Amino acid sequence: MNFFVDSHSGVPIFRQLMDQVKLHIASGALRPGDELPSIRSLAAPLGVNPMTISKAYNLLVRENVLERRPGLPLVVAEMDPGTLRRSRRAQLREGLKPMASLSKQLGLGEDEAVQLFRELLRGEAGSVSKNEDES
Amino acid sequence: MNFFVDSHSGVPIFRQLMDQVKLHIASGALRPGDELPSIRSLAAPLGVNPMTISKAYNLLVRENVLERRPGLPLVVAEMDPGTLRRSRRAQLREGLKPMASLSKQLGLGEDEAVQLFRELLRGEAGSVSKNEDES
DNA sequence: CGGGGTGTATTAGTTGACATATGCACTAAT
DNA sequence: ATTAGTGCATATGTCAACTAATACACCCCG
Repeated sequence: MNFFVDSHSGVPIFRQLMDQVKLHIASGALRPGDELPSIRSLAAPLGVNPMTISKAYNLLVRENVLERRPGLPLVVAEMDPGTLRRSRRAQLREGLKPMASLSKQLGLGEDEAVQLFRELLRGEAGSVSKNEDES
Repeated sequence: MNFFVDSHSGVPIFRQLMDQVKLHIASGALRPGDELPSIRSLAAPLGVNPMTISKAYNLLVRENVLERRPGLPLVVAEMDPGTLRRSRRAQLREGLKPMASLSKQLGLGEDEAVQLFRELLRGEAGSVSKNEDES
């Protein structure tokens, strides 16, 4: 149940936190009904403002990942596995959509694009190292 | 050889222009050696500042898409098809990389993710309508 | 050489995202 | 009722990205 934050990573703190909460849920470290660390107890050791934690939590509530109960700690929302899975797929789809149009625009064949994606999914170590352009 | 710009799309103007130039090259409307519309002749009808056009052109020069000749119009750079193709692939790769890590984080299987991507590449965009969350 | 064409370096202004500071409403236990 | 624990609404500060305005260096043509 550890949380980390890197202020110099370029990724907004609130987003780092959102991702980590989601990961802890995905990994089973946080299960539906579990209470989350309180905003202040999390903010103090991380050295960030409580409102930043609150923002992250709040966005997760909007995504139906967390549930709010006034005056009480936030808890992981109940989700049946089907809904959860569908939600995950939808999220990935949204991110993949612009890549699909880009691929078409670039004139790359479907198989080539898919093959590229599959490589990346396999732990994209270092098969390609000839990138000289594309800042 | 038409260019247009939408100031309210959220996408920076200079990026919209970069994409359109790349598309015109990909589609064959612009071929290596062709001169591009002058910055001012493009800026006037679009109603944007010439410097914005210049910024877009300049970034394309850094990507080796255009070539600069002081005092003269910019031209489409010469590129052998192999280099062009590699560049396109690299560009797609960069966009696909975060999607691959996302997919892993979400616990989706490789085949499932690939299948999803393939569907998107096939055009069919709107068959799923059960997206309740994910802002 | 002078005029009108190219692109560009430098500078400044505007906007929005991000993080913060303060104070409040709520709940539970004493 | 008091106290200490939740999370949250509002306003403020900060900083980087984007766009724009100005002035300049260069090239061609007459």
